[in-house]
Amino acid sequence: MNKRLFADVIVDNKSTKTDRPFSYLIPDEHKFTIKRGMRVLVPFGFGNKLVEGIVVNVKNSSDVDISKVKSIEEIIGNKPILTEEMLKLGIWMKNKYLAQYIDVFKTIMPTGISKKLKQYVSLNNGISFEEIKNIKSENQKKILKYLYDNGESSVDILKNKLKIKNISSSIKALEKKNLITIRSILASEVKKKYKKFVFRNFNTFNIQKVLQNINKRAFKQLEIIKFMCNNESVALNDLMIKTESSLSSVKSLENKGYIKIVEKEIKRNPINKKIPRTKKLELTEEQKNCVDTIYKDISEGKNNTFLIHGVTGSGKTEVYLQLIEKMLQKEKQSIVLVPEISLTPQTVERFVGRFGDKVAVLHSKLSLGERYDEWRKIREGKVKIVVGARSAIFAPFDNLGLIIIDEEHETSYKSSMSPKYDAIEVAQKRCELENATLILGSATPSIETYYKAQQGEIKLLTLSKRINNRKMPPIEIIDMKEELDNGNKSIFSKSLYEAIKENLQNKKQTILFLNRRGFSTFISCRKCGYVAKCNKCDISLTYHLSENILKCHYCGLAKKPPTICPECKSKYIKYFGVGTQKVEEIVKRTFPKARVARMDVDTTIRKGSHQKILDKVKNGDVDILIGTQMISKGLDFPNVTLVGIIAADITLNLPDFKSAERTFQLITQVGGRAGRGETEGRVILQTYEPEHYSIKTAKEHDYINFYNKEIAIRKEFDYPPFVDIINIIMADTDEKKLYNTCYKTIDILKEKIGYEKIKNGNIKILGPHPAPISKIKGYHRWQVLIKCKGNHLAFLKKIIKKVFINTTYENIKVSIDINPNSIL
DNA sequence: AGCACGCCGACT
DNA sequence: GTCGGCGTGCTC
Repeated sequence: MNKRLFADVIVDNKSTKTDRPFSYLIPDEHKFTIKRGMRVLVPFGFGNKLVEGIVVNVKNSSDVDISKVKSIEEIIGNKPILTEEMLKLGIWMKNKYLAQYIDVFKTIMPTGISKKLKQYVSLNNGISFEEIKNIKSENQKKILKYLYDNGESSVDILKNKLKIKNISSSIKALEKKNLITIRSILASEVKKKYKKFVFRNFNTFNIQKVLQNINKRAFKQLEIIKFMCNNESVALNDLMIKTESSLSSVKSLENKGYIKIVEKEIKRNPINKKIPRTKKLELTEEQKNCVDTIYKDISEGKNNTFLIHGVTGSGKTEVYLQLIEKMLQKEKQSIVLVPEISLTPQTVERFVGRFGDKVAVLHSKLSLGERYDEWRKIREGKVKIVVGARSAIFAPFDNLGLIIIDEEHETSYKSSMSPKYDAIEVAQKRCELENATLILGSATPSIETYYKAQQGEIKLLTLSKRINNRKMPPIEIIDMKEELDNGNKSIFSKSLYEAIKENLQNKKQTILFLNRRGFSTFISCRKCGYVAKCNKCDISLTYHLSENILKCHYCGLAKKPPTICPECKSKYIKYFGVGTQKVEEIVKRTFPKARVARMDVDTTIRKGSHQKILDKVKNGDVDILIGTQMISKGLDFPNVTLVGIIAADITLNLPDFKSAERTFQLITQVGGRAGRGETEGRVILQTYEPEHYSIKTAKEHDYINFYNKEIAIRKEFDYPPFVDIINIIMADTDEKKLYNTCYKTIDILKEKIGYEKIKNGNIKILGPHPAPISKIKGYHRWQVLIKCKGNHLAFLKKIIKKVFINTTYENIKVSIDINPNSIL
């Protein structure tokens, strides 16, 4: 029986209004080949413009009237781009993060694989210049003239060159009048890379015969034949370099039939240097226990999630490596996530050194082509291990056994673009779908993760000893208020200044750390350390220079900055805002003979610049390295004996509930850079708040004590992990309209949630108020924060979806972030 | 988001 | 009449 089949297709159209499956008829010839997860080309909209789509369902009835249903035009590729598991994962992400289908799928698919429709237009035959002149419409005349002069052109070029608004309508009109022809081409952004290879095409036994047929004076050709006697095949480039010959010599030999030139696809390889292979290391008692416990769990098919809490230098990586090796023996694949900033050659080398070409690397500095090739290596099963940043969690393995997330507490695992996913949550879901095991590792686990471990949701493993029993570097805390009392107004305390000087004399290296993140600064009293805080939110107030007010980024409270300190009545109220650049300047002035390097986002934009700076430090060409978080991870320089933390308060006073946690993590990690060689290290930490628990516990290297203090505060003030936070930002160019719509929407939201739930504190709505960044690119931004207790989240999301997505009032832009990293 | 349709004013 | 501008509403 000839039954009709239909496909539900998610169309590549970035609009909340088309964010749903559309039914298409499957043509008979594709009935048996079509599968869920396949890419298709479908006609969409009035103009039946061909757009790309993803098949999410195949069924034998259509939801809508059959007369409306169009047919699928073409299937792209012969196997699904998204496996069944990845499709499920995508749909789960859509609901979890309230994102659009197409955004989710585009995140999962490799960048650059999607094809773009390019339109070219050309003048029809026999159109004369006279005819063009008689066209009344100015825009149409411009287009025709351009085509007359330049021949066929792409619509994009026309748009740029002629600057015509709504150019497509003019083009459509011209086509109707039969003056031009439109040609559409579907092109992929990334092309496969090909390389020419030369193959021997003669029998080496008949070499004499071959040589007879070559002119005695054709030295280069003889040279090539000699070379090809010893090599069956060689890259054309290499052949030309090695024999110092030109392409014409090679070509003439090809014409004679002695060699063949063949174009073969080669996969780009982002690892361009030879990395020596390394061997397994002997495990310590603790490490062995770790590997055994996890492996036993895997063998029993339990697939638990583990947290390895290991102090810096306790050898977590070796644990990962040996577990990966065990997975290889089981023919299972592994994904290793590391934070983008620590995805340095040093990290990559550890994995490539152990497993060689079984490893693929994915990070943001790869070119589109490199990324595409790495993706295909994974998909085709050519590699078994992926080391990469956040998005590597979507590596298309088909027999996944293990996911490792190192430095689990890092904020870069949460995406800042829609879908605003958390790689840890996605990893957990992926492990659940594909029966794999998840390992989180950190010296300073995030409060949320450690809480889960305490609750027994995650299994906790501890590595408390450093390899070789090396001591943790002692941390000296300098109270900068005292420095001020003693008349020292510089950014260096006396101790730090002396220590740097001493280090310079001893030819040892120094790292100076300053976290300059954030544009707005905070207000503090230099005499008593008072920091302006919001009394409702326990969050530092941010100083806004343009309006000269202090604002709370959580509840919107705003007040004038004090001119005298409310605590000690001193006049030393200051705003703080020293960045790494300023530090560099001061260091150069204070220590004119020192060789100084700075490493932050500004100095490492270019590919490889990161490595260049680190090489300089490694070679001893730098005495003092100044940097942001970028230098807090993975760096291992034995000659660095001093770490100076210029102002621990910068992170501490960020208007964010995670600021204490971040401070503890940063001090611990930056401090860990000191004393990695023979000489014992030293850490000097400058602060205006030496009594703060995150600083005191960091000094003692006491994570547990810090956790206990922090979790109590989170509980008292209703912060994660005790609530979920949803951050909604609405944006529009018209501020008045935005303001009105915001209030209107929030009223509807409150009504739908029900005043009952709001009253008893299960759902708290803060705002609306202007967002911390109140205007971006001409768009005014307003923000609503919702705090929601555990089991109400699903209910709340449903309502948010109804209110903010399905009914977008007045076409206002809405962005939703569930459990954001920070609300800045 | 794009795109067509439709209504309106300006200009031949 | 015809062209272009902009508001409205729909997309299998």
